[in-house]
Amino acid sequence: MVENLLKQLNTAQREAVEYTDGPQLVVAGAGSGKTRVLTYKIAFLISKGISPNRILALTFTNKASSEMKDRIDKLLGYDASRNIWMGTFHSIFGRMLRIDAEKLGFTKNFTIYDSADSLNLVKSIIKEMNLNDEFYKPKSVLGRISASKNNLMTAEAYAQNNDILIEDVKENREHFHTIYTKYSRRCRQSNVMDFDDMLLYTNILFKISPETLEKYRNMFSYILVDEYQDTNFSQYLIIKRLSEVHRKLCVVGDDAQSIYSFRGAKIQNILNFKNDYQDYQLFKLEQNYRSTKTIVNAANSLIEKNSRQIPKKVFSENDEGSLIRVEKSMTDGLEGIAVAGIISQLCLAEHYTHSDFAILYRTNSQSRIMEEALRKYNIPYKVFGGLSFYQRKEIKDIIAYIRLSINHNDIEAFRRVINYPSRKIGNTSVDKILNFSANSGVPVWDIVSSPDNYNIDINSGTKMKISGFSQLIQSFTDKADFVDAYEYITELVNKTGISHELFKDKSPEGVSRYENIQELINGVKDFCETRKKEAVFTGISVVDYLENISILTDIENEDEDATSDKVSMMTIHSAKGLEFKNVIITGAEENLFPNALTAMSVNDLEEERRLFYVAITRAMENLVICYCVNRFRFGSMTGMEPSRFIKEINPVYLDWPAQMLNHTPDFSAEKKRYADFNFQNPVTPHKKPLPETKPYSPVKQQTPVKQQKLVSIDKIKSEAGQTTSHLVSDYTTEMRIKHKTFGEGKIIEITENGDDSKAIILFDSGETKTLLLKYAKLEIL
DNA sequence: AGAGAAGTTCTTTTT
DNA sequence: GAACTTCTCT
Repeated sequence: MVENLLKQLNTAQREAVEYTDGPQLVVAGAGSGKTRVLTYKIAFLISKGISPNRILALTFTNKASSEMKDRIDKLLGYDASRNIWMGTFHSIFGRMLRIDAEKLGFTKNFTIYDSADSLNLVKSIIKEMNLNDEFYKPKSVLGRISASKNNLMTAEAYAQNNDILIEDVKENREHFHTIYTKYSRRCRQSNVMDFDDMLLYTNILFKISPETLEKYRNMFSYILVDEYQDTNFSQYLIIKRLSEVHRKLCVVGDDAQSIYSFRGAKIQNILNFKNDYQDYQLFKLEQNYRSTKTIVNAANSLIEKNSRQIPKKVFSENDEGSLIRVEKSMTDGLEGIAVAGIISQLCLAEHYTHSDFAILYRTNSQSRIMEEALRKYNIPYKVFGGLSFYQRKEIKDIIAYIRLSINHNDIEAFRRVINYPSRKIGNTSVDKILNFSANSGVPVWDIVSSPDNYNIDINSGTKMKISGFSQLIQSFTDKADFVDAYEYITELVNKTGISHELFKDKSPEGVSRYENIQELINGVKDFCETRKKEAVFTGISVVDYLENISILTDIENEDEDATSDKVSMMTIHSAKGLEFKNVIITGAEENLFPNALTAMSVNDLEEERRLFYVAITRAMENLVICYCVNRFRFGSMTGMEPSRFIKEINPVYLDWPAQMLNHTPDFSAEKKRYADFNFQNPVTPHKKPLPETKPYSPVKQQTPVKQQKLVSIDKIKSEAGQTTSHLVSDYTTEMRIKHKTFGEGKIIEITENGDDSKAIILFDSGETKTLLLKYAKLEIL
């Protein structure tokens, strides 16, 4: 068994797997079999008799850990992975924190704030402190709180550190420590942790409860860490403490692929490994098995431009492969079409399937225009990450209901759902409650459940509605332990009125929201069924469910992915660790990639370069780098320059007809075929230029005419059969109308949505307005 | 007081 | 073009 495992590895990999005597650092170049070493090593340990539940394996993403588990089970021939402590830092230590929550002053049912919740909390603190948001931008304040936590600087420690306080005064943020303190206190009062807290409190737990630390450090006889270059100080210290007894620690990473310093990741952790573990063994994996020689060499020629690196020479013994194609497009719309063309072409000429392709980009917002192009070409695709499933409004709403029913003090959840669906409890009332709570110390839930007991200036009708809401939530709370998650969520969706609210919205977005809810419910059903089947009964209540998903970022739909043949689309950050036969990097332009915000500092720029390196090294066979001359940003076309990173790649590896500077790829045939396709491109023949006559309207801005679903005129006409005056259905496109304030104009478009139908009207003043027909009181001329 | 329309501002990456 | 704020109508 053991020999069989080892036979499948090359010498360097095999040595790294076999060494089990002490701390080891595996520096693994891109594509050199890093994951392979980790999975084989775990399988190797288990087959040598180490019990799976004594192995701790930390990964960077949930996806990575579930993939690794699958591979381990396949290697060993049984489901050994179930008992390994394997997962992300957040999921593993979240589990530990729940067990010992009381030691930290939390209760076991604490809930977790995602980034949006954290940001809202910061915003409301800044607002109630009446601070100038010039100096206190919520995002950067939150970033500073996060950085402090990741460096184990608690709010108390921060407020006591004179050097820092003096610096804060100089930097015009003297109130930061107060915000931080309030933030921490609010989280604690709300029985809530944010992402950074999960790591911070793990460290605190180990410090204040030595017996807990003892328990775990004795328990884990082997610890493995993937993507070590992306760990922050907080994570680093957790690992250090846990590995101190057995000293069997294997960390794997690649300094050239460190791309998370914005999250506090310290490349020094990998560079300084030798200082912390002086008896460590270094293993280098330098042979890239993934990519062609061209791709590996091109990537090397780029990363050479960075200064700090662990010396290593990544090489490939694969074929030379074809040159890296650099594709220039005149606009981002045409870039999408070019990408679609390249994919179709390669599929046809070289018999690739769609799942052999990945489209990578720097920012999530770039996905939209790509999606439009692929849809037009009927190329199936799947967008990873982005506005992930759990970040969608309708899903967050339901999760917020669950959170609030489990943890009545979860304020951000409370704010989210108190008036959704509308209960006629507006912001004014909510603010009064929250302020009263903040000033009096009375928990928000006490006020909400019996508002009459407190002297708050809210009228009695509203107070009734508020206590009605509290009873609704309480009824779910009472149920949580007695029904399974599926029954719970079904009832929740119905009783809260969410189901009804979304069902009556028949717009495409509304329908998709309704479908998302259904998908969530199906997910809960799966969750219950899977858990029921598991040998060790693991709990199927909604509490178990919430625990399971609160740190997930996306729903895993494996059956679908396995059978369907789709192009993958994702940011480069989420592509880390993955590989594709063909990779298309889009938007390789200055100020986008490298990002405008990073062009200032050398460190940030080096990180962008590593990011580009990661992007290149995802490709196995073909790599295409795309850039645009013009891109639609801030609502207008902006001129762009090719990324410096393209120029930094040794040109012998590039197929870049840069001399044909004005060459536009010939997609005229496609353009004709898709003439109705709006890709926001000024060269598109059909798009009408906005009226030239009044380009600058000093009072009101022109709203660009949006491409919305047109309602067929026939349909409107047939519905207008019974002619009562001023019915919504009386209006048709092209109709001349008069509005009491805007004057005369012409209806350009009608979006039909029952009573909420809207019309886009071009007024004779040149202004375009979107008006709700039922209120617009238009006079038909 | 609440709801929704209109106007304004800012735009990175993720557990 | 989203997310926030201000304005306006009911």
